[in-house]
Amino acid sequence: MMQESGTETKSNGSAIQNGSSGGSHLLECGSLREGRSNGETPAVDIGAADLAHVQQQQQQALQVARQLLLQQQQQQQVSGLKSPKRNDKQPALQVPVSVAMMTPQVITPQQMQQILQQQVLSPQQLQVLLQQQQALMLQQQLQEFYKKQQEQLQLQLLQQQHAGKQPKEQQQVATQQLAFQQQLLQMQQLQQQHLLSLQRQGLLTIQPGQPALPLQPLAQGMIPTELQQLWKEVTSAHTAEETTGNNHSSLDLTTTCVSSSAPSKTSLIMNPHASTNGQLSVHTPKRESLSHEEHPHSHPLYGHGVCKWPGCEAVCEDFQSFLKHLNSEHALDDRSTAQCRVQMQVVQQLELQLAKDKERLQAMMTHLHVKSTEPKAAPQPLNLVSSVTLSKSASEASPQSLPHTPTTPTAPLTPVTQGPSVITTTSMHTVGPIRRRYSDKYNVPISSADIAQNQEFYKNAEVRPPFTYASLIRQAILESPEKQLTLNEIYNWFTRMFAYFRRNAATWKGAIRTNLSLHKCFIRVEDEFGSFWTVDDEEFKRGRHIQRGRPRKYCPDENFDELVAHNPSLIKNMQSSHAYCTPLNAALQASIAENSIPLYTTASMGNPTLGNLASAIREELNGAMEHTNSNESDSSPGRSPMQAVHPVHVKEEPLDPEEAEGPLSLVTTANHSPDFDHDRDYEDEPVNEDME
DNA sequence: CTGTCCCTAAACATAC
DNA sequence: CGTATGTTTAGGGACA
Repeated sequence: MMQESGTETKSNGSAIQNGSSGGSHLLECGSLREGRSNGETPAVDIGAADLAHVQQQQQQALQVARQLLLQQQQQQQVSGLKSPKRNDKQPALQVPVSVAMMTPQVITPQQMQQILQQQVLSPQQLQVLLQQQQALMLQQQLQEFYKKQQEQLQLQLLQQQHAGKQPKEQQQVATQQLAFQQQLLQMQQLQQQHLLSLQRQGLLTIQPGQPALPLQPLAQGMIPTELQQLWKEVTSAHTAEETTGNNHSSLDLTTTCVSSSAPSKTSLIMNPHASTNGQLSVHTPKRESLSHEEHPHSHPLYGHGVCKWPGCEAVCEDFQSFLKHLNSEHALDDRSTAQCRVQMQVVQQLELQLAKDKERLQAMMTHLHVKSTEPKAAPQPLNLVSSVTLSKSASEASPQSLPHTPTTPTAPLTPVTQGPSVITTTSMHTVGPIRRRYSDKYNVPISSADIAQNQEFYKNAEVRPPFTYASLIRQAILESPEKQLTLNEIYNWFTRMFAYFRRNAATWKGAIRTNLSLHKCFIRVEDEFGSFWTVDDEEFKRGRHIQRGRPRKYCPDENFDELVAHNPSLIKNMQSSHAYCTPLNAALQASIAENSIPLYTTASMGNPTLGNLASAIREELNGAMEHTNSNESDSSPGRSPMQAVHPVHVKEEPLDPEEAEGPLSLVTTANHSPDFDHDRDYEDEPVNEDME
């Protein structure tokens, strides 16, 4: 393979320019910052404005609903009416999203741009949330109506029973009930859709489909090129719209991008049509119904052959049977309504959460703006972790995510600088947002997807990647064709992939070495050409470190005595598996599974080649060592079998934790013997650290 | 307050 | 001897 090492090592020299700042973080001295004059947190404005609109629409929708109810009553009197069709209902129930996305004031392209870049939630997400809100309110009101209606019906029923014309009237009543039932059903569907979308995009934010590949179906965000394209369109259309006072440009943008970015599989109800005609679709509810008619077999309560009614999960082979099931099992009864209520509460909770997060977002943005921390020239990384732990990242002063992986950070921003920007355009590249050292906790569990996703961003923006060294090293290794890298190649990867490391050569190399040594997952392999590093992904997931407290190879004798004496206490330092990466991985995988979204990068993650390699090596060692060690714990021979088996040296980790106990650390001292040059044969594996 | 996790720095070892 | 690489420890900050 190619060795770039020679050239790269020289590049250190260039980094020296910054080296003087010692231990302090270079990021903190971000000298050039921009305060953009027009960055007035537009994203939040939307929310407020939308609420007003939503309310309006609600009322309108309410009226429609009323009319419907009246109609039904009339029809009921005329004849026993069949179950009301969806198309009749849906218009009333689903208010066009586009309306919700409209803001009362004209949004300049710049603002829009900012919205797009600063939003933690993608435009789609916002829309979804808004929709959800609408649906919720509608639902509540409709339910009230329904209640009243039911009471009336019962009254009627009673009267009619007394009057003695039961059969017919009952039938009619039943029909009416059915109508309502359908109506409720619609609402629930709507709600389910919102919930789904919300969970998928808003809360989970795992975005497994997000890798910078176009194949992801989620309308999660925009591909930069699309964004630019849209941006152009919008800006060109802007003037015209301004004159007409038409402020739906932003909504057009978002909706367009939905339709343009591959047929969305999600149940987003945003109407893709609105973008094309550009009309104010305030009162064009028919559109929504299309979404159902276009996909007659897609039903928010139906997926993967399973009824998705909360707590149901009944298997329905086809759509028809599902519908049957729906009508029979989830008919309008106490149970269903109760479940519906529960669901409503869930939604309300989510809403609450949303409100809080919105608040936070606003605070963040305000904060950043005040501090003149530029909203960033380069696009913000879409950090999965930060999305998940949004609340926390908030305090970290930045990771607002951009909908999608950026490719050309500066390009879409150029227009922005035309505005009354305080800072010159040229400074954009060097913008270093004030960022304190990132907090580690929520940065840890990254996936390859995360890194890959934001590759372009970190390549260009001198921002410290919010990933641990271990994660990055792993990524570097996994990305390599052979799944193995020399130390120098790892260095190179860091400098290649992260602008930050290009400039801040001071400490990270040492950190890399430390991490390589420290983490169990990194396996050093030696061959005749030198040594390289591989990663054991399983071990990585376990996140374990090599035992601390292990006597150093060169530890003085007195230390050794102490070590022997305090052996148990030494073990205490063992970093027992904190599985810090598992929760998120689990979530990620769950999300992937649920959405059946191909995750491009995971392919490389679970790379069998490497895993096999590493584990094969380990297994071999394991077997070999097990024999030697369990029998004769100390003394040199422990190593010979391995060499017999393989011509490589491997960082022999405590291959089998079960066996070796504390006292084995005695072996360590054997390292002083000339027999050992590199290898560590000690097996002072702690007690049951593995068990978790 | 404590434990955990990660980062950073440093000491030390070894090979070239 | 200097440098690259590797190992280990100590201590600090952030967080739960």
